[in-house]
Amino acid sequence: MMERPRGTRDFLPAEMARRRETERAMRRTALEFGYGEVQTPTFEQTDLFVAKSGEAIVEEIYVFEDKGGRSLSLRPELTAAVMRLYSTSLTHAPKPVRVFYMGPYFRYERPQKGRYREFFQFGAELIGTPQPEGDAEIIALAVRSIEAAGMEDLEVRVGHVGALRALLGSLGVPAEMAAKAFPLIDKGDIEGLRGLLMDKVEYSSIELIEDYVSTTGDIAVVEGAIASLARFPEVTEALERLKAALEQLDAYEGIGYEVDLGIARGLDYYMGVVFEVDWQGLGAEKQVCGGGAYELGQLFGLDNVPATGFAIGLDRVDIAVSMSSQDGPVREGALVVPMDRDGEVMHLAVAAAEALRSSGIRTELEVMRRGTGKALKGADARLFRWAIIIGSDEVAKGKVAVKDLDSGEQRLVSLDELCDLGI
RNA sequence: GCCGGGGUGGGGUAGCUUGGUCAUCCUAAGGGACUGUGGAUCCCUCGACCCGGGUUCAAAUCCCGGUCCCGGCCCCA
Repeated sequence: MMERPRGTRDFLPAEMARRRETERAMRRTALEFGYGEVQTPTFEQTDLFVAKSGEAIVEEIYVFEDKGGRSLSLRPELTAAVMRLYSTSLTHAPKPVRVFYMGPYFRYERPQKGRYREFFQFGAELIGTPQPEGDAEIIALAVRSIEAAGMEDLEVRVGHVGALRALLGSLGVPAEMAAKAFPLIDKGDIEGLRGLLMDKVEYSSIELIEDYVSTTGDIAVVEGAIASLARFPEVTEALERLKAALEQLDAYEGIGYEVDLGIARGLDYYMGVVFEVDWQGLGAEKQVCGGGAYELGQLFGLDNVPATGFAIGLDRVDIAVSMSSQDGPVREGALVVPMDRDGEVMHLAVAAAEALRSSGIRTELEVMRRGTGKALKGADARLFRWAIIIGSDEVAKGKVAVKDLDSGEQRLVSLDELCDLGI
């Protein structure tokens, strides 16, 4: 038997309905915030991703050569393509530019729960404003979108990689070593961090760094850090920016967050305020969203294009939604049951089905030529709300029999009256 | 890429340690008892040992390889 490729999934109607509902909620949220949807190719020139993330990215993505000998790759993320889109088509659009996107992405990694080789993301980018209001808006949009999908108990952590980078630089950590330190910090591996910095950095500096990256709390810890790190103006400048963004974020009702100065994010194009959203029910792959301010304009020959954005893992959101929602079965829709296959009966049945559909009622036509008993039993099991029964009697009267499967009541109505059912 | 656990009809499972009856049961699906009225009951039908080697008289069961899924690393969303 032919199996699906590793890390891919089929989505059955019930799952697809749930996923579409999530997408609909997020799309609506983004539109309400004034963001416009964009779509870019599913595959791009490999160089685009290499330019953004470095040569090592090739190990993690689906790379292939097309018949013209071009090296192409299935997109592993969308930020690079959006910046290209911006640089080619939106540089002269009114600022800021607000765009969002939704679709499939691909990574060659070991699949796990909430982690697939073909996965789906919803993301947004705010391009053109250097102000903290922008940072706050992007965080708010991310949280509002996830909440709109029905998730609760989100854990939002906000930090600033620019401040972290400046601190390491100010304490004499070489850039090369800082690059190795970032993943350790992001993971919270203090032991590993200490081992890395041991013989290159003074002990007091290591203590300072450990203390800094372990700092969590409310906005007061940012103020505290600003006060205690006054001798590093580059660091405090970045922290002032974080503080301003948080103050702005506080204006959004009900968005709780925790400051976490140890957020490093894996990718080195992040420059400013960064944030992550976790949901504990997901186990090892608990992060549902990541984002922050970045600088990618130079890849496309543009200087100083401030941008901030996020990506939400829709597969993880869907897992969370399916775990928490347990709506009871709802009767809805109609099944039209022709009693015999006489031409007039069949025609009236189709006409009834069409009338119901035109008034927005999900309507199926019984096409198995089943007996009434079986048909009604099936209609009940499949949770239809109405059965429309049509035989020669109905044809003779020019009406159809409508049975409410909830109450068991049945009455004869004309096709015109059928449309009132949906109310 | 690494470590560990798994894979039996569409879904859920018994059997596997101690190889050997037509591979168990539930459910779903199709049909019938019921030729114009549902949730019940009964009957029938359909349908599986992940793939490939090996050991053996005999493999779902033991061994090896592969593959896919799950949990944890790595990495990341």
